[in-house]
Amino acid sequence: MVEDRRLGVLRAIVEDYVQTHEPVGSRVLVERHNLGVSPATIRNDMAALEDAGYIAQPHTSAGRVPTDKGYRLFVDRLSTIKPLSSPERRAIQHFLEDAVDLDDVVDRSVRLLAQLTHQVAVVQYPSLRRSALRHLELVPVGDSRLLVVIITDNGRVEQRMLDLEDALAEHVVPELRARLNATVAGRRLVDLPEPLEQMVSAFPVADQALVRRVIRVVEDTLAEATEERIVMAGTANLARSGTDFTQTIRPVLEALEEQVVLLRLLTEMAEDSEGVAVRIGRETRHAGLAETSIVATGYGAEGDPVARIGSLGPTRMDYAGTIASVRAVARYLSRILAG
Amino acid sequence: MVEDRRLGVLRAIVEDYVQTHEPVGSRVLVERHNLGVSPATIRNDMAALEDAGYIAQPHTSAGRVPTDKGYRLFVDRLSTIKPLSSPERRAIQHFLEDAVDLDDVVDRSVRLLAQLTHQVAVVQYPSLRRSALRHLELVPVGDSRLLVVIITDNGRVEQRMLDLEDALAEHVVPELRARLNATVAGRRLVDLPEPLEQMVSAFPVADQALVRRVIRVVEDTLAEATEERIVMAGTANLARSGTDFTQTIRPVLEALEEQVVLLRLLTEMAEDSEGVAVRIGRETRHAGLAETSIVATGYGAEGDPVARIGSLGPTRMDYAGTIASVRAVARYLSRILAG
DNA sequence: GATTGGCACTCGGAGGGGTCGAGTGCCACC
DNA sequence: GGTGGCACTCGACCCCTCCGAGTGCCAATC
Repeated sequence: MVEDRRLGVLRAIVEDYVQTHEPVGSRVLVERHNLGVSPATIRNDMAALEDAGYIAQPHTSAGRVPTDKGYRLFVDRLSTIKPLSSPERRAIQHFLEDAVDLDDVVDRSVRLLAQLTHQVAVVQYPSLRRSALRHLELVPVGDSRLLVVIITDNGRVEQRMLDLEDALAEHVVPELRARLNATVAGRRLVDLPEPLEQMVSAFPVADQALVRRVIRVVEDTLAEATEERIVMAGTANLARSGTDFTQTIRPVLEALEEQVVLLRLLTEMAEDSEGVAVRIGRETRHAGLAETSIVATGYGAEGDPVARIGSLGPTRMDYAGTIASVRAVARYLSRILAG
Repeated sequence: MVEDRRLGVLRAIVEDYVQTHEPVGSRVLVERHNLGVSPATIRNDMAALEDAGYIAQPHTSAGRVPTDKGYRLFVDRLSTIKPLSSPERRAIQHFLEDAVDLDDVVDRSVRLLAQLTHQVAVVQYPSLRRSALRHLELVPVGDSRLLVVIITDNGRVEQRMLDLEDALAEHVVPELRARLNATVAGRRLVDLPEPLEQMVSAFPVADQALVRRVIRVVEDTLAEATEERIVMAGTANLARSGTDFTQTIRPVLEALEEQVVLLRLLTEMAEDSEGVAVRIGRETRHAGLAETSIVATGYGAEGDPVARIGSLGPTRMDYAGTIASVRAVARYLSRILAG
């Protein structure tokens, strides 16, 4: 009973603080949420919550503010999911359906999510590691350069220019293209090196140097493209009015420019049973993000996501709303990609 | 004589203000720059400069601050170019030479420029409008989809997936590919529509619908890709310590997210005889950028740039240094692209 | 005519002090 | 366990004063 009420108090504190951005005191708490007890009781509860580390006082005569631990409990056990309205859902769907290619889908998704959450949205490009090759294209350029275009089954396209020392023998390219594609098509990236290696010996010795170089480039490109890219939108939302978050902006922007940091975070984040991962404040394990939380989830095939999408904002964010938005966008994004 | 000294005073004010970020008074001015006259004289000069609109007082009992007009005069006539040191030049060159493809070159350039200027760097992708088509590739995907890959002569690659209503007839693709390439290769984008249109009739009537669809996609893609992309780095530099620029951050970030605005700006900016374009404060004609200046220049072929690169920061930026950095990076970038 | 020293004046910013009120913790009581 | 009462704390705010940087102007000087 008492325990239940205390959790209710914590929930109320989080909700109020998220809304007002000001430490919340015992009186306004009983006024706004009809808790059925007096402020004094709430004060006792608050003292207990503070002892347990869920809330804290910025200074002696101020109200309470949730700690990271408090938000964590709130997210894990206290918040209820806010489903999006069906007009919202339809808007999302239509907006994403108009996309013309992978780049456009990703771009639209990230903008959309930024707009829905009023925060910074990040989308990781579909991973090449998981995907298979669909097609390799070789395009001679001038007489001593070769453009290698690599197309994967989820629509990503990578290209690389190859400078050759010698002029290109006419006959090699078509054959190389044919053999490469025969070897490569439909195979997963991880399975490539061996078959490619075996392929070399099928060529006349004179051409093997060239073949090796092309293979090398393909492998390099794939290795490099596997280092994922991230797209981001809504950074202007960091500088929202009426927050001291403005002070914290610099380190956050820096962290955002360090795509490596973000990638690590997105990759590490374990999803809960609902398929959504949340890191709160210092849980991000990154100094610049000490007052920042991230909500992320995978997208792509159900149960086997190709990459992640997420939203990033102050720890005092609207977790329920953000989680709902992230999930919704991820779901529609997955649907589009599968379609 | 007097006029010369006044310009000297303006230069000194700009330089001091850029360095200290504080309104500069008559006394410190004579102390720091040995002007050989007394503060009273400087005060007279300042009054004259203020009447002419080159400087202003934030409030009655404060020193002077350059106006946009003052910076403009400074940039046009008073500042001397600061050449980069040769280690710096070598570092730039090496850093850019390690790039593996167009994306990487652009990415490295923009990061580099952000680091050199400690400001926000922007790079516009090489324009498709100016470029010619090198190759068109059609890749059947499954039995009712077609991936169209478009490669331009400056190494850009665009792709688009095409959903077909009917299953794809085997024979069409190779022929279509061959004809398309024969029609298209080496032609400038602007010259495409007519030849493509004429090409259709060369196909059997049964295939013409498909051919038209493919052509349509190619044209759409090019039209869309011609809407240039912009890459940006160093946004964290907006939140530098010790500036009230922090207040102005929001609108700037918003302007930066509106790529359209930036593109218009970059495109509009006229270059001076040195090949560098500078927009100062309100000259940007954008509310959010009222206290922001942009230094930009073209890159690519000498005299016929394919796109632009620039650096953006507070009006009180180090113009000489920024201009030098922008030019240097643009020059090496051009060299790499030509190479 | 340009320059200069002198001087009165302005005004923002820092610092000190006082008030206010939100919020707390604790205690006696129900 | 819950409640009302009460003393206490302390930041936010306002007001005031003081200080000094910086100015504009003027009469004197080069």
